[in-house]
Order: sequence, then structure tokens, then C-alpha cells
Amino acid sequence: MKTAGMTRETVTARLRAHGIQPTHQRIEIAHALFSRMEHMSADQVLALVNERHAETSKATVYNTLKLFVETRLVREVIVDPAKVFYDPNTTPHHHFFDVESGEITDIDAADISISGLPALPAGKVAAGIDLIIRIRANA
Amino acid sequence: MKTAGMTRETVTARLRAHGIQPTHQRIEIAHALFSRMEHMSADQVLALVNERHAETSKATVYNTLKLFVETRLVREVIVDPAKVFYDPNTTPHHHFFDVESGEITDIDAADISISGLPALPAGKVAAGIDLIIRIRANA
DNA sequence: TGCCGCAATTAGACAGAGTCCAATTCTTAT
DNA sequence: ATAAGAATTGGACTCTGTCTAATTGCGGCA
Repeated sequence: MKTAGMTRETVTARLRAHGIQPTHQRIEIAHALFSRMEHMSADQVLALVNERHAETSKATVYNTLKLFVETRLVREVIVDPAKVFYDPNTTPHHHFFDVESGEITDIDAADISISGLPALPAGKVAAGIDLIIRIRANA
Repeated sequence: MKTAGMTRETVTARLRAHGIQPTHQRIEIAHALFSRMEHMSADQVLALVNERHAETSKATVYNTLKLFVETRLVREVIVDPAKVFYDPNTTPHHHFFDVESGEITDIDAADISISGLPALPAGKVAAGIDLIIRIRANA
């Protein structure tokens, strides 16, 4: 995942590759995420895309993030009871979550193995496996 | 964890054992959780304790659940982006979460082993390890 | 028992995240 | 250029959870 050369053109191609009509707003939202490669809340995305001049509404940010999640362009991260974070990193990985600062850090899933999982309930398939290590300052 | 004989007296003793002043409202809230041994949202707790006659306010339910979490009488379960669930089972375990129905099911942690975890960031301690298997209907 | 002081509870206002809707504006294909 | 469908929008709305200031209740003690 090269993040430095993440131009608007690269982002546009990526949207197309996921079958997403690349509109102005979607390009800006994707660019905000992929040029930084950081976990961001909807609010942070909204603030970022409107930094220079307002051009994207709250509704569109929410619509678009939902679309991105559905098309697996980004991943939802549910660790903070107050809000959802969006993660431009879609490779298998887990998270540290600092319960005091709210900071989220990636843990590569390649290094980790989880064994002894029970069978899924009948008729169900796994939609995702989330491992969250909640951490706080050693006091 | 015997759940059948979970009388208000048993619950009261349990509150005392955790250093919690057993008031009316706290007993009712704890009873709602421990007599059912189910994951419940604050809203569900509020509805349950006021089923017969209203006697507990929303503020008290939130205050009390927070207190219970701090004293480790119950556990918070953060899997649903919309709300927090409270889990009367404090033994080490993980969760299935049905993303379609919202249903939460326990997975005993005794059977599971997780290896390859990286070192915690310097100066941090683990406050909890949550493993969530998100499932949905096989279609 | 009666009183004091602190702990607990409360109603209701408030805050923040996220959804919804009907109206408008873009895009794209023709 | 135009029509049809897709995308965007402001703003009202819902829901979860927090806060505050006032009230109520309770335990300890004389």
C-alpha cells in the first residue's frame, strides 16, 4: 500500500476498480483516507474534506463511508462506544485500542494465530474476526 | 454461576462483596442482569426494572451500570456500533455477534488460545482482550 | 429516637453520532 | 441538448448517553 503517491488519479482508479462511480465528493473522501492511511471517524473525514472550502455535506460523508464499507474499500472499526472509525487498511489485521486516549494502532494478523474456535452456529458464516487489545497507561 | 436461585438476597450479598452499597435501584438492576444472565443494553435494563411500577430513572440506570463496570461486577461489550451491552458473565470469554439480528452469544475463552501477540506499547498494560466473531446468515 | 451529613437518585435539559427525506443538482447515454 | 437515473444536500429528527442542580434517602452517632 503506497501512501505517498496517493494522488486523486490513483484514488479515482481505485474507486472504479471497486465499481464505484467516482464523483467529486467520493474522490475527496477516499483521498482523505488513503493519503493518510489513518483510522478516522466520520466527523474527522467531514472536517478534512471541507478544510479548504466546504463542498461535502454530512449526509454525503455518511452515505459514502457506508458505500465504501459495503464495497470493502475500507473497513469499519468498532472499538469506541461513542463512534465508528473507518480504516483504509483492508489487509487482515487487528487493533490496539488505548482506552484513555482513544488511539488505535494496527496489529498485523500474519503474526497471530487463534486456535480452538468453536464451530459457527448452524447456517451462519463468519463476516469478520475482530481482535481488540484494550490498553491503558501502566500506573 | 447459578442463575436459577438468584434471589434479591443473593444479589444484595454480591453487591456488598464488591463494595457496593445495595440500594433498591441497584438491587433491581443487578437482579435484572443476574437472574437472566443475558447481554442487555441500558435501555433494556431500564425497561425491565420499571416493568411493574416505575421506580428507577434513566440517569440511575446509567450511573449504576457504570459503577458495576468499574467494580467489575459486569462487563461492557462493545460490538454494536449503536449501543453498549452489559454482560453479567465476568468469566473470561469472547463473543459471536450476529450482525443481522444483533444477537450476542458467548464463547468460552478456556478453549481458545491466541498466540503471536506483539508486545504492548511501552508503558501500557492490557485492560482487556476482546475477540469478536461477526457472523451472518449463510446466503 | 432524632438529627446531621453524605451518598444516591431524579427530571429534564443537553450533546453528539448517525439517519432520513424530499428537493435539487450532477452525470451519462442517447 | 435532453431525459433518466444517480448522487448530493440541508435540515429535521432519533437515539444513546451525559450533565446538573435539586431532592431524597440512609447510616452513624449522640
